[in-house]
Amino acid sequence: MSKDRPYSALVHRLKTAGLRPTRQRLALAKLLFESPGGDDRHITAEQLHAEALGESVRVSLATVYNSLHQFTEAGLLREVVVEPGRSYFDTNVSDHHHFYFEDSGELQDIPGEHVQMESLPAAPAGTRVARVDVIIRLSGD
Amino acid sequence: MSKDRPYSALVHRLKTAGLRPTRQRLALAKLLFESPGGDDRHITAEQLHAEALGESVRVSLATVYNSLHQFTEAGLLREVVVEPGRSYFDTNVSDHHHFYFEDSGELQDIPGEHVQMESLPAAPAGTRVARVDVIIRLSGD
DNA sequence: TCAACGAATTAGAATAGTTCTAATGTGTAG
DNA sequence: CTACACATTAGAACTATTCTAATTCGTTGA
Repeated sequence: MSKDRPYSALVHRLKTAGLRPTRQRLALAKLLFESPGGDDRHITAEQLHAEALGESVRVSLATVYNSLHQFTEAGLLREVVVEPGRSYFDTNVSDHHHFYFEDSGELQDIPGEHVQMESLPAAPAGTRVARVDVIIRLSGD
Repeated sequence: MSKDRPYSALVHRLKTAGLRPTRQRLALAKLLFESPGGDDRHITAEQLHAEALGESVRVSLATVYNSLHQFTEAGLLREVVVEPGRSYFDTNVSDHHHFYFEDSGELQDIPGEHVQMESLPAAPAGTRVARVDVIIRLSGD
């Protein structure tokens, strides 16, 4: 407890997650969580990388991947796979599901109350449910 | 209507789907639908290719991909994406969902009655629901 | 039966997304 | 301030998939 003055919420968030708040991780976290709509973003690694470069944040693609995975492991993000070779990271980690627009490739949260499982089958012996993914795939009318 | 004698169910199935029953497509369809457990197989393109080669069926990987996609479009198969770079083709096209064993990478059908949506949200204007995917991800106890 | 045409197959190159490697740089505990 | 573990990097490598252009095959009609 010494120089904790410019101790932003992001720094705290990273430290709490056991991640050193490096320049790159802070910049990426800022883009992810402090953009408008930051509690409901769906972004790919490439998109985030492009966004960072656009903001003149020097960061390699490898670091973007590393950080996204670390954030995901730490529970700060959630990964949603919609197609082979297209996986999104969602800043909303609460219990909710997704609309996937097959035509545009966009992903959208469904407010949590709207979809509920009527009865989850029991997990087979020796396993536990890590997550339940529900994706409602939409195509043009 | 001339020489329709050795007109196997598979040939019929392909023709009905608008696909010419070529040697390769027939061989792949046979592996997919007439193996033990053929109404509940989960297989990747690479696996099917290997299986075909193992049975001395000469077929290229490109054709395996083509056929799998054509079968899927025709409603004979269903594609299930579980991880970036891992997508399965399911011979069970009825309405049902999946267990995914994260440790082994295996996919397993959940009997249809066991999971039901309590209330599906309405599809946004101008779209229709193409499919609802539910994947229950399991990890070691 | 066979010619001819469109459709299917092929090997291999190309692409996309992601991970790896080994060298360099950085945050932090003491 | 130093030292060391951890993080970052460019670029190569890897995996899954798609594309390309040449070849082969299935079907239709005479």
